[in-house]
Amino acid sequence: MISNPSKPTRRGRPPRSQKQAADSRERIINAARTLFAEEGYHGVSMRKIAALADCSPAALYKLFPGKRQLLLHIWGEIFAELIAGLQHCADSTEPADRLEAMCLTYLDFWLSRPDDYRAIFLIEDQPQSEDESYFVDSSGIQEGFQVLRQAVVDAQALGVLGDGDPDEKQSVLMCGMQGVAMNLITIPEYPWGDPEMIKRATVRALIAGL
Amino acid sequence: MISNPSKPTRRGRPPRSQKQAADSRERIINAARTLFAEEGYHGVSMRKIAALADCSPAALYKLFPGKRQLLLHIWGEIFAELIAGLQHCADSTEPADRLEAMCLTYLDFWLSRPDDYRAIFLIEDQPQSEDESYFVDSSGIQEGFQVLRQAVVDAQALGVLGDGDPDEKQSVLMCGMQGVAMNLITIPEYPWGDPEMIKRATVRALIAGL
DNA sequence: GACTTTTAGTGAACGCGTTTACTAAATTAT
DNA sequence: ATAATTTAGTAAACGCGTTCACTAAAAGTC
Repeated sequence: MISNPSKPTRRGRPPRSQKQAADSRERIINAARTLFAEEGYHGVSMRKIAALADCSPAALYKLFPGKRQLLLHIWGEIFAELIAGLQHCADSTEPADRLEAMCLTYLDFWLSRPDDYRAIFLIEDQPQSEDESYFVDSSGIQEGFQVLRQAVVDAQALGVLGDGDPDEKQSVLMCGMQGVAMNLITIPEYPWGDPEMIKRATVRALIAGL
Repeated sequence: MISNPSKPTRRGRPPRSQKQAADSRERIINAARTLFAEEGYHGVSMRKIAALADCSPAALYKLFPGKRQLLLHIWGEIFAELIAGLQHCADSTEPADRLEAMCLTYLDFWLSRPDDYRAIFLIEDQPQSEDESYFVDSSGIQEGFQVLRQAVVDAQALGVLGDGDPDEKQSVLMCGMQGVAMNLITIPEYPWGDPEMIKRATVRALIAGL
């Protein structure tokens, strides 16, 4: 028995249209954005978002699987800023210095926004329901980092970087930078030394050693 | 008016002796350790610890300023294991390979214990009262990492590492390794590539570039 | 003994993220 | 109309970390 797909007669109350659902999602995300901007990460709570969006806390869970998945949309905007900064850097530097400049730009971005860094990286993105995807899968981050990959390829062509898989070199670079940002931001009490020094020394060592 | 220091007559109920307080602390830490071992980080709650230590949740806050400061004692033991592993590595490798071997040992340690890594690094250590010190200040971690610093100095003497401030080079190494551990453990869904590759490539690049 | 001061420890509460049981609404089938 | 079915949305609850107001206990002072 094959039902007619043009009018799948279903019993029961119909679900809200995709547009309606998207509107609700956006209203909630806007509420969250306001709170996030006004009171920082710890000022955002599901109850406050619900109050600002004029619904019950439980209603949020009809549209988002949890607080983190809700806030991911805000963090997506932050990543977009980062990518834009990298793109600008790629467009305004000499090829020979480009990769190093982009790495320093990347680090300066997070070091100048430690609260955003903490909010994004210090809480894990674990999709609890199997139909929800990871942030990195759904946010276009990987596509955005193409600009960094291109800088790696260009650096290889110029002999700044050794030969080998550019993806591998990009991963190593991103790990190294993640470590600098992480240590300087979340363990500032450890005697790492001058942040400017550790930043430059790490980037230079990675580029020289790759 | 100078009071007699040998018998400073103080009104009011005397505080518990240091030994008594230490005993209570240990009883509580043992309860926490049991829960941590049996149910993992998320299985530990102040209420459960209190129930197992046979006191009220609020009583815990008389001896520890918070959950994190309570659990730091358990994490101190984990760090001791790490330091012991590094020491063993330093004692059993050829000087020329020692630094690289120790870095890989460091990384393997955390990569084989992702839950411990998350518990320790993904929650920030912010002393909320000014008389409480940071974990890194009070746990002997910095002293423990002397073994890594010595390996850096030895590597410099052997020409494996360039000249320059060994503390600076140690910081860069630790940042790089932190980034690898962080990315592989907390963002496993990103296409970093083979963990073994990224581990070795990062350590080699850092040592070659320093 | 009565009073004051200091500490130990508790019970109740706050706000949190999240889940559950439920009611109301909107549709088709009879 | 009535019943059945499906969805939207909520009120109440759970366990969490933490705080606060309070009581009980133990000491010195009068």
